[in-house]
Amino acid sequence: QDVLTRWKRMAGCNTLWLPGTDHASIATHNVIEKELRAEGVDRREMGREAFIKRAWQWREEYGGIIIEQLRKLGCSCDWTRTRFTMDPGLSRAVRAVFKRLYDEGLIYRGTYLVNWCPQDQTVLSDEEVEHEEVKGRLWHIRYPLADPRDRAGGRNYIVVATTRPETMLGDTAVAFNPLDERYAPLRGKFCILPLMNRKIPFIQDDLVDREFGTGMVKVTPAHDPNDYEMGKRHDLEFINILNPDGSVNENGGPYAGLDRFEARERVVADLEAQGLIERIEDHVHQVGHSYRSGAIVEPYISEQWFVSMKPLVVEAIAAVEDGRVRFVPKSWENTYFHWLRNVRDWPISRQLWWGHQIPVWHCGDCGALTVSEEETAEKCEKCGSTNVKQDEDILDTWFSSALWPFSTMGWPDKTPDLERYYPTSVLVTAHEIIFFWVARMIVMGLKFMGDAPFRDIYIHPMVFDEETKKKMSKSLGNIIDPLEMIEKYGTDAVRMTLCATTIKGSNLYLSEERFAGRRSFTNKFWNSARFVLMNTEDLAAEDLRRGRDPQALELEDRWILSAFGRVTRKIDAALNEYEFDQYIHRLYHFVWGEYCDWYLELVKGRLYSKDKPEAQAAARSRRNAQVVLVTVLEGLCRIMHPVAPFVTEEVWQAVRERYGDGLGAKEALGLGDALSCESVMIAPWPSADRFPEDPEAEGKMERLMEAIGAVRRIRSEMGVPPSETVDVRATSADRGELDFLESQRRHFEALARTGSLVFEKAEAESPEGDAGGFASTAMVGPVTISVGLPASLVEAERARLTKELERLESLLERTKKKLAIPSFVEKAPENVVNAERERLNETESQCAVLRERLEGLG
RNA sequence: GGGUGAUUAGCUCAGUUGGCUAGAGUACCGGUCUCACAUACCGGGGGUCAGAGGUUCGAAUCCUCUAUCACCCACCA
Repeated sequence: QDVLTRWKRMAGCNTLWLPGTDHASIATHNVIEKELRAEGVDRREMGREAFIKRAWQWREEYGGIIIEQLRKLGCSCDWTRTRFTMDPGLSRAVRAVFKRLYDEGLIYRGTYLVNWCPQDQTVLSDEEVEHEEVKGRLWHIRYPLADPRDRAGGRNYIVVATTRPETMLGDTAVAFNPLDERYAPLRGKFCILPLMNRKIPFIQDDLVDREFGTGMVKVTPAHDPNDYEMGKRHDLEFINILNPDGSVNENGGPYAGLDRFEARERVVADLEAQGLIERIEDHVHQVGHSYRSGAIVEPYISEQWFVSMKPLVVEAIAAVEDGRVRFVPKSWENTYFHWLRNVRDWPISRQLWWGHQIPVWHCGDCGALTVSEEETAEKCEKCGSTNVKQDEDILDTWFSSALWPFSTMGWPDKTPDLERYYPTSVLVTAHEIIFFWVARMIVMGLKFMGDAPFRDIYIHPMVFDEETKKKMSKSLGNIIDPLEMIEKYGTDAVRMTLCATTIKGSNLYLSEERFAGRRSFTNKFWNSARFVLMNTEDLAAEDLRRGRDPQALELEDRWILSAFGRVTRKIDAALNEYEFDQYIHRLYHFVWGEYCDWYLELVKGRLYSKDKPEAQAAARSRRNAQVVLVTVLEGLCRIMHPVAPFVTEEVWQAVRERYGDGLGAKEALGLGDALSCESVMIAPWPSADRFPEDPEAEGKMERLMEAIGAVRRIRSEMGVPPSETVDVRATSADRGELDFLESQRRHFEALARTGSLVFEKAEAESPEGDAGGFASTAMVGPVTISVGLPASLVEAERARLTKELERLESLLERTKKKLAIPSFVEKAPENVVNAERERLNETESQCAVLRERLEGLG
């Protein structure tokens, strides 16, 4: 989020990153209750008002932590706009939305089978229930037939299987499939519910799978979703056997008062004593748990408030289908579609205290409901009675979160902020809340603003957590605390690490070494800046303003300017597509691999020549290098800034201090307009157009680097110590190429540590080295590089050449084979075939040269 | 039970529409305190692209199957 915000701000956009938090109703409730338990206080004794007061205190103390963490990360939010879902303005938006939906009939109240958390004693939406695989049991229980003369499979009992035996206390039927001929004789008959000694009917329902177990299912309409459906269809009695806290109620007969799990054990024990347990199997199945308390959720009948979702999601589906809203990566839209297309009504009431109390007042006189946008309703809308009482329940936290994009901007008032910042450009979030938050924000945005709240949804990957790690067979990195990493490696390093591993659509496995790597990078950049500043002390602002002298630009100057333009373009493209890893990798490679490793090394010669600037040309060349150094350093500060705001600001301020005042706003390099800004964070994003591609310079540099690399490789492989110089002879039939390399003589001397350096036109190579020695050779394009070495190393050279020859011969073999296939030559595109032919020729001649060299060694 | 994504170097991952000898960082090995940086510099080794088939002149890339892993969804008692 911060990379995007900083990047777009520099690019001239009016950016707003609005920070804030929600009130996390259930999670907070759990924390407070835990505290209260430790103090031996019951929240019901304490009362609603005192509890809420306590929750506010907790919120004052801890609610800001996440904001502090954002600040630590250097996030450039507009802190003055920090919002909380229970702020007065946002609460007003909640009531307004509730009332409008209620008036349209899209919010209703009803009694249904819902997910119930016995620990928090509240309803939960389907999304708030997490299904986890648990190893349980499947108990097979005998239910005697009511009429002793009845028979099923020759016995006067049937067998039902269940994973929750205690629910049998609420059984009001036993079901089998109407097509199941085995049980045809039982149609219209009854059985006796053991323990309760209740006579319950057999019913027939398609829902029953004949293949599963005995094909007989116990039906507990009040405590199972399927059974609930069957209960409705067959007009069965709904017997609720549980109290809100999960203990068995008075309908549970002798088991009343027992906790549900205790009851389970007792029921099983009693059945066993009566010989009614046929068998017990191990059974692995999915069990719903509360995503906040972790408690096992019970299907439970209760009266709740619901949002009718079907009519609301139509537009939300269309918005993504027609591209008004775009998921990045696109694949997440499947998750979104699947949920919306199968969405069920949303239970929005919660039997808790911390949150938005439902804005409905019940009339004590006429029973009518009054829904109010105001904080309180004084009297009944229908009869005018002042004997009204607000609904006890509160709203699901996600109800207010769904309004965030407009409730934070002053809605329902028509504010300038709404006008300016709605809809937003991008939402950055995790996939786990696509249902909870993303989809519902789109639904509400479309409904109340007539427009989706954001154009792009960037779904970032998630760091693997402890739980997941435990489940993995092999260890995949450690759990990392970002604040600890900030302490150890610096904020910029942490930011870069996170971005570099932010690969689309996958999870993050972090290890501490990765942070260390980015710290090194930050350090590298810092040191390169020190180098530049140290070596440009005598560069006057006046010189910088005059800019670089195109006539005196050296190859490396042209190359690094072109490369800077290239990396800027690549970074623009990457950020446009939310490819944060690409952003970091491009930066890294440019800064370390090109700017530091090559450019800084290449200009040292010119910089250090300041004591002898006798020639005017040399002075000019030196000043050019300095101008380019400052130009690129300053530009780097800008393109690195979104991810590394701290080190870039520090460096940039140093540059500004030196040159800021001396430069005019229209300075030719584009530096002036930037340096007139107070901070790099508001400096303009560099325009790549100012750094046009220079293919000639890039091509030449590539060849130069290869040639220098060839000498270095020979040195290293032949064990020449870095302190010693080597004599080098470059030969080629290509006069132009030789001239080019010769023009770069000083670079060979500095970077390859060469002694005598000869460039010589030659058709054939001259194998002799210096007197008493020999030459080790390498080929770089049309040029042969020969490094003079003492005779003692001749065996090492032979081994080196033999190995190289083997490699080339195998390549030659493969190329020949390929070209020998007629269909390849016929069908492959011409350029591909030509490339192969060229390679064949080149490899062949290289092999020939190598063989000659080997023979030359004797 | 359905769906999605993955499987490439010891580790973490790149690899656009099939086409040079499959890359990076890190780890590893060898050599260096060379005046920005040892959090560094120079050089190097390391991969049957999960497996098997297929399409193609040509496959890490496209298709099928298999194996393993992860995640999401689902009312099988």
